[in-house]
Amino acid sequence: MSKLPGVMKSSLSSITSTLNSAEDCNISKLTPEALTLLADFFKVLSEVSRLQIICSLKRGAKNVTEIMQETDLGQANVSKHLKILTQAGVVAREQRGVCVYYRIANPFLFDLCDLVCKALSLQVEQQSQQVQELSQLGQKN
Amino acid sequence: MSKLPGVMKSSLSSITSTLNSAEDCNISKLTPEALTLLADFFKVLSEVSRLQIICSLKRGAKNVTEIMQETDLGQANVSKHLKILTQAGVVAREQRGVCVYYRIANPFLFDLCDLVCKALSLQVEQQSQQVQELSQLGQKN
DNA sequence: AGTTTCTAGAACTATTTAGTGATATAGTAA
DNA sequence: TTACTATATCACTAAATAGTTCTAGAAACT
Repeated sequence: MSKLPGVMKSSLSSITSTLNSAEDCNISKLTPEALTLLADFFKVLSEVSRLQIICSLKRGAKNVTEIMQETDLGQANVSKHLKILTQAGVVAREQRGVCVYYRIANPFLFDLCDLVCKALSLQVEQQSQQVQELSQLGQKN
Repeated sequence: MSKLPGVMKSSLSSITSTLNSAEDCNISKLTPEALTLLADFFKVLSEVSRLQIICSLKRGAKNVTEIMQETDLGQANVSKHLKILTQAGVVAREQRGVCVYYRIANPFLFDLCDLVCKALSLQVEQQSQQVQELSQLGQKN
């Protein structure tokens, strides 16, 4: 998992130069450590519980208790996932009195998920068409 | 992991309707099973070895042996990862004689990775700026 | 036929991690 | 102070999985 201390430790400049900010961000030119950063980011989004939390935060900041109620996850579990999301820079933490409110740190996340959703739905549609064609073939023979 | 049989089994129509193809692909409206599809997709991309394989395929189709040589992964390991990537629809399989060639099934993948890379590099840059500011504060006191 | 090469799969180990219950800590109110 | 609420963390279990070794099968060549 992408722990911030680890990121800081391993010489930020070398990473920024290979994960090169704006243009020329070609994945085939990435160093192994940049690939690890990329994999860690995807890993953060690869759990249903964390996606549920992200969804529940889409409509605004929430504290842990509210997230628990909306997602039906246990308290310790929610706290653990929120820690992972925070360390990854996906959500931001803000303490207000006893409560701790979390919010999406970067709206880019939603664009990303929407993009992937569209690609996946296209893929599923194509598969279902192929299944239909196969079943029609089966009826002919 | 997104096994194709599982996808087919669980009533494609209900998934396509919630993972709704084109517009209105709002993540906060996704059903649990659609969230699972999304999480499974990210999980496929969350391993460095698989990203390495994807990178090595960017410059064209390759067989298993070539991928092994380019990635320094073991043969059984490469085959296993390729199976996962194939089942997820990320790569396509084509047999030519004894060799089996794999290629990226959907170039959308590269756009996706580039997008995430840019976001990550921005994030890392911001972190490094904050670190600099903190260290300057430390020198003043 | 036998031999070699290429790929896939089975069985296994070691590591990671999601979830849970108990506990710790901090703010708030009586 | 005491009690209560909200969050974080620790310790643990169970499940998933990356990597490895060995084996099986299929194509090509002698």
